[in-house]
Parts: sequence; structure tokens; C-alpha cells
Amino acid sequence: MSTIRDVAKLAGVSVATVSRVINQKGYISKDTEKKIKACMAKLQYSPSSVARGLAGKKTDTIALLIPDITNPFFPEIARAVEDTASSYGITTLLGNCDENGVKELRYLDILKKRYVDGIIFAEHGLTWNEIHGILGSGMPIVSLDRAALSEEVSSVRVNHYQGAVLAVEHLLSIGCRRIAHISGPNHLITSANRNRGYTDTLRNAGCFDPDLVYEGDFSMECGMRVTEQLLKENEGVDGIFTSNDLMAVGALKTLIRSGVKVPEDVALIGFDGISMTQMVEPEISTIAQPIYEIGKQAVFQLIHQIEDRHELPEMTPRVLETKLIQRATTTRF
Amino acid sequence: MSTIRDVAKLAGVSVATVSRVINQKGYISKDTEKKIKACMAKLQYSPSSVARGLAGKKTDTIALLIPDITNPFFPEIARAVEDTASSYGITTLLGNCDENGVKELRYLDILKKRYVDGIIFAEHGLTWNEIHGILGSGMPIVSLDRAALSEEVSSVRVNHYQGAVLAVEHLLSIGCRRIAHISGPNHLITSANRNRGYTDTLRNAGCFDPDLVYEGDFSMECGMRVTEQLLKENEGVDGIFTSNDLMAVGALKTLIRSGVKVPEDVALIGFDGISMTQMVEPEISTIAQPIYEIGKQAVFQLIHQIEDRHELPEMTPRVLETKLIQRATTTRF
DNA sequence: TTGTACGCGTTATCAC
DNA sequence: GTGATAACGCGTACAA
Repeated sequence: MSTIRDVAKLAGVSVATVSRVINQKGYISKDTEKKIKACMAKLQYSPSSVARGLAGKKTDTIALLIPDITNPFFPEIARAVEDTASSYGITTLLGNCDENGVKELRYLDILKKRYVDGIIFAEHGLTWNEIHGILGSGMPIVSLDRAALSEEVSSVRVNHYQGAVLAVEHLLSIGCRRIAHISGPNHLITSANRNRGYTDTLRNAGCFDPDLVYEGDFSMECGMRVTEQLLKENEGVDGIFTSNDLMAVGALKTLIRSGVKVPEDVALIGFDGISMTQMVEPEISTIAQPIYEIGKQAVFQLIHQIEDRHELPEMTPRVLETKLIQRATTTRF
Repeated sequence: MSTIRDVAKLAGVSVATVSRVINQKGYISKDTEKKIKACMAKLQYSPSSVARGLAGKKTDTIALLIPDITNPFFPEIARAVEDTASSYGITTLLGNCDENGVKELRYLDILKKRYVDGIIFAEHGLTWNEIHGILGSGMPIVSLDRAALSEEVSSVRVNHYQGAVLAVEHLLSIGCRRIAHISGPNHLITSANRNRGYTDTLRNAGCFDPDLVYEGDFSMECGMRVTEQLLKENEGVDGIFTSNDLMAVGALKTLIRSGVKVPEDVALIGFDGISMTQMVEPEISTIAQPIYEIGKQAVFQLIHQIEDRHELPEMTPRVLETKLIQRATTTRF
């Protein structure tokens, strides 16, 4: 492992000069630049990010904190974030918090010690105060909107309310009248918004029945369990809107097992747009979030906070729209 | 952000002393230790990992490089690795290589610059020489055995051959005779071993037919596509063994769509044991790898290479066994 | 255009 | 027991 000093020595110049060519800063004659580059190549020199971090307080590293890596939604986000970040030369540190406040806190502590340049929070149970308590202020943060941070935090938002409206209107349009909803945890903003969209739409249509609303936890198991319960407790349900796709997968499973025909007896639509909805049979209709775009925008916003020097593509609106994707579970003939 | 110097000043001691209490090294009087600890708390001091990395050449960071984060097998591995590592105070850097040699190289370069203490390779297309070319020697590496590194590299292996034998014997035992195989990419050792297990077992049973072997790429789409082809080109296939679960999910989908009864007409079994096999209906039988254990052992071995000081649980055998999990797709009545 | 020298926050080696 | 002080590898004013 050669250092900048080795390069300088070999090239017969000072470390400052070498540093300049590395960082493309200040004036350097073409000649010395060439010579130095040659020496760097010969020594296989590559600057130490650690030393750099210490000296410059900048590590070209961001962190992405997600609540559950086994929910495919988050790997898909992770992929987008990492892609985008790495196209700017930024490394992404991925932290899986397991829906666990303690782990979240632990991560925050680690990230601070590591001088990450910024953090993307995909979801968390922390208050803004707790975060500040650990991080202090000044750390760039972007929150993907499943989180419930304060308004001061920059975030990438999706119009969940509108998405839910789309879902329910779609179910209505194919003839459903008793439409059940398996919501996400009520304390999550996103989940609550989807719930509102559902409720409002059904109210307007004169079909709302509070008995048909069940609270879930976004897991597949829960989707199965609740659907079972739902079928037992209610007659004539002809449509189900689950607050995420994973629960839709679970619901579908229970429906099939119970001999319920999908979509003839019960139509089903999820939310998120993860690719797993296409892996089951029949394929599940869903309200797709622009997952890749969300990750991408999050990185853009974060970089924006970190520094203005990067020439970023124009900022697109912060509120992204969802899209109805109709598949077999809502296609009646 | 207070530094060790601030603490030293406040406590009226030298930085060396503070460093000693931080690292529990050398002698320190109980009194000063208490005082220093109090000061650290008061200043909310927390040592900089970056500075530490520079000074000590050790970052308490390992990296996990995976080929495809959207294949659920790897998030499950990632979770195990991260859990285990973090229980030893080690942070995990997760890199998604997208089955892309260039990205792999890029990651290696980054990791080296960052002084990671070691790397776990879940799969890759690099030769041992390429790796050495970037890393030089001396970097601890553990390879999860989908990779095809040389024998010098420490690795966590699963008995894929035996697993495939289990799968095929199981299919035979429920009455299948014309058993097809959708393999993984032939250049991957694991895939090749599973293929051998399949071939040998069927040969012994006198049922081997080379026409029933198709090469896949571990993706669900491929599972669908190949199954379609397989049904078209062959009569009387009554069992399918796919080299991983994702392809089994795809196969199941095609079977259902084609009106083939599973398992009555065609039985189906996968390999890996990812939880997605339980998300579809009917649930898919599989040869489960001890995924969590694999991740855990990988970390153990890596830490072992990094240093002997950590008191690790006794090393368990490197070759882990797979287990048949019988579910609906191979349960005939 | 290039070089000198100091600082970044810790660890570790010697002295005291 | 404790305290200076030299690394660690790099960035950067400030000089030259």
C-alpha cells in the first residue's frame, strides 16, 4: 500500500502537488501532471478514504437505514439509492434496523462516528429529538415518507392518499361494493394516509363500512391471518385493498386456500409495486410507487444538502405520483 | 463534536490517559477513570472511527458483496451477516454487484481505500488473480460457496451435491419418474454440483434423460420461460427440480397457468429455503440451506482471520448440511 | 506553478 | 499511573 508520499518521492515533487492532481485543484503543468499520473499508476496508488475523511471531514459516504430488509420493497429502494449514489462516486452504507428502535439509535451513533456525509431514513420509530440528541444538528437527512419526521426535514413523498383513492375507485369500477381494507400500522403516516384515501372514497360512494377495516403490520403472515379473520367475520366481501403488497400476497394465499375465486368472488389490490406481485399466480394488481425514482430523488436531495457543487439534474417535484397497475386479481370478464 | 482532547482538558489529564480508559488498556487509577468517564458523558464524547482507522489501521468494518439484492436469498444472508457482525461491534458494508464484474472491481477498490478489515464474497465473477490485483494479499476474505475461488480461500460451504440428491430422491419416492432439472448457470460451482447430484441420482435409478436438463440463470422469469419450453418439448414430465427457489416460483407459475396440476401431474421442488417459497400457493417444497447459519459462520471465519483475540464460539464444521422441507408441491395423497 | 508545514482525532511508544 | 509526542495519510493555507 503506497501512500501519497511515495508517489511524490518517485515523481520528484511534493505531496501537495500530487494532492492537486488527485483532486483536480489549483494549477499544475501538464508535464508534471503526466509524470505524477504515471507514478501513481506504477505504484498502484489509490488514496486512502480514511485519511481523506479525517483531513477533509468528508467521506463520500451516505447511509440508508431501512426497517426490514426481508420486505422486498426495501431492497428495491436500496438498489436505486446505491445505483444513484455510486454514479456520483458515493458509497452507500446499508443499515437494517429490524423495526427496532435500539438498533436505529445504535446505527445513528455508528454513522456519526464514521463521518457519513448524510443519511436516508426509510422508516423509523425515532422522534426528531432523539435523532438530534445523537447526531446533533447539521447532519443532512432525507426521510422517505414512511417515516414520520417533522416538517423541517427534507423528504421524498409519495401521494399515498391519492394512491389509495385510485385503488378503491378501481375496485368500485369493476363492480365491488363491499370492499375491505387491511391497513398498515396506524402510527405510520403513510399507512394512515392510505387508510384515509380508502375511507373517503368509499364514503363518497356510499359503501363505507367500518367493520371492514383491519389493522395489519405489513407482513405477509399478517395478510394471511387477517384475511382469514375477515372472511369469517363478514359476509359478501367482494374486494380487498391491502395497504402493501406483501399483505396482498398473504391475502391472496388465504383466498385461494379458502376456495374463494379471485377475482370473481373477491378482487384484490395491493400497494407498492414490488416485483413479487408478479411472481404469484394470479398476478396481483397494485398501486405502484415509483420505487426507483424515490430512491433516486432521495439521493439527489441528500447530495443537495451536502453540497451545491455537484451539478445535479434539476430537482423534480417532491411529491411523486402512484400508478394503478391492473393485473389478474382485478380483471373480471 | 468534542474530541479526545476536549475530554482530556476538561478532566485535567492527558489524551493518552483518556485513550487508555476508552480502550481499557494499561493501568489507570479508579479515580481518574471515573472522572474521565464523567467528562466523556458530559461532553457527549464519542471517539471518531475515522481517526481510529487512520491511527490503528483497523476499522471494525467488514464488507459483504452480493450479486443481486433483489434475489431474496441474499437479503436473508445479509441479515445474518449483519446481525452476527454487529454483535461483535462490527459494522457491515453491503455492496450489491448486480452480477456485474465491473462493479465488483469498483467495490474492491473502494473497500481497500476504506481499510475494511475483511470481505465476504457471496458470489462473483472474478478470478483470484483479479482480486489480488486490486487488494494485494493480506486482506481477509471468506467466500460463500456460490463463488468459485481457489482452495486457498476460506469459505463456508454447503453440500449442494447432497442437497440435490435429497431433492431427487424425494421426487422419486413420491412416484416421479420423468424428472426434469432447471439448473443454474453452469459456470457456478454450486449450480454444477447440484446438477451432478441430480444426474447421479437419476442415473442410479435408471431414469436419467439428458433432454430433461435445462440451463437457467436463477431468475424467476427464467423459471417461467424454461418451464414453458420444457412442457412443450417433452411428454410425461412428472417432476421438476429447480436449482433455486426463485426459479421454482417461476416454474410453479407457468404450471398453474398451463393448467397443470401441482403436485398431481407435476411435482416441484426448489433449492435454497427462502421464505418466498411459503408465500405462494401451493407452498413449494425445497432443499433448505441453513441460510442464517451460513452468514453467521462466514462472519466467524472472517473474524478469525482478522484476529484471534475475539473469543469466538468454537468453529463448527465448514460444510453445512441442507435439509429437505416437504410442502404442498410434493405432497400427493 | 510548486513546496512547506500544520491540522484532522486517535493510538502507541517511550519517558517520567 | 500518567504525560509528551510521533506516527497514520491526506488536504490546504501560505510562501516561495
